[in-house]
Amino acid sequence: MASDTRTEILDAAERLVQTRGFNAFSYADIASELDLTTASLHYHFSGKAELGRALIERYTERFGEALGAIDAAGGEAPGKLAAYADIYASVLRDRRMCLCGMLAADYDTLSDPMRAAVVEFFDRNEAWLVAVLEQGEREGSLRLGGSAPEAAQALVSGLEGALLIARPYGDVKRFESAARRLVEALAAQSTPA
Amino acid sequence: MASDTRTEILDAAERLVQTRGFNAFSYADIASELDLTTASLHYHFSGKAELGRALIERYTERFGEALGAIDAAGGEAPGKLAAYADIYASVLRDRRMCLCGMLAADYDTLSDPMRAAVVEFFDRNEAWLVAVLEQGEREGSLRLGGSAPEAAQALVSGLEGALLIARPYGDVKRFESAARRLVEALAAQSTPA
DNA sequence: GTCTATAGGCAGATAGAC
DNA sequence: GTCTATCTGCCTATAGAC
Repeated sequence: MASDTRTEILDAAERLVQTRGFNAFSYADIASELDLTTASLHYHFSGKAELGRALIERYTERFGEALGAIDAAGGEAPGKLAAYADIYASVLRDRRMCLCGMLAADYDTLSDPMRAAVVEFFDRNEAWLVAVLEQGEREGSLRLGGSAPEAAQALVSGLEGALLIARPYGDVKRFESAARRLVEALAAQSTPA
Repeated sequence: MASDTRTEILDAAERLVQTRGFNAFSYADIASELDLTTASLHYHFSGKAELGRALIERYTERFGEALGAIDAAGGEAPGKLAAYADIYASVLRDRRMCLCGMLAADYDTLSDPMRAAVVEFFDRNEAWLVAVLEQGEREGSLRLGGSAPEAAQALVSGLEGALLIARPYGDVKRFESAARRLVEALAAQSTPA
């Protein structure tokens, strides 16, 4: 069972990475926030790279649970895509960037385990989207311009970029507008009833 | 007249920011690369924030020149959009992220002058794109799903995101595929002759 | 599990000689 | 313009007491 402190460290580190980037926060930032010492942090995580790896692992797991919840709710593909985009919007409402989008920017400076975990996050996102897009084609609710994997890649790219650019403008509506546009353009809804 | 050393400093710093991010390079990195001391760098730029501001200023200027060259070459809107996307592709071929896309990730940690310069970069990009998209509608070469400003925002977001995600995969084709897809979806070409 | 204390290095920056 | 020398502060990390 993970200690409560471990979870609190992950929570604080996660927020710091999502707002400032991996190279712009320190153990001291987390320690002061939790009223601990940096030495105590090393008891829970051997180093910053290991903390970062654990961060991605937890984030990917939670993201997967959110995707599973969308699947469990059922419904047609267009609704699932809207729910997917809203996961991103909820991150921005918290004034954050996607953890792995931020780490994609920091990619050149990351340890090998962190790099592999970042790529795996995107792979899983795209795999889930491919399934939804193929569902949409089967049920006739979506028209794709090309292959489902290509559309999935463009969707993830577009949504991550919309998050990235919306943050300097501090404007959630800007994201929502771009996201709606991207989803509708890349996976056009067949005119519903 | 700017000294040659000043230009060399900007070149080295630019590459470092585009590959590692603003908080993951140091004056020492630049100094060792140019066989200078960090003290000498302070003669040319008062501090890291001022160096960063100068970096964005030059980058925005150069980007503007590239956009002017596209306009000067003339042609219809679809060709201009393809040329625009190829500017991004050329950045990635150099294994870099867009300077301002990277700084958008670092945004929370930037000085006010740097923040303002980053936003201005995106504003100028979008203004140029709006003009191209409106040209396309006028000449009948493009069909937009909605307003030109919204499409322009989605295009910039999409291309920046495609750069961001392509870098971890080290795959230029991945960017090119997503970029083509984004451009075609957000600004559909009216079936040409 | 958390602490004190500290190591060893690197950060950005400055004074003043040349 | 570039240097040497140096400052102050922060960084990650470790040893060892409690």
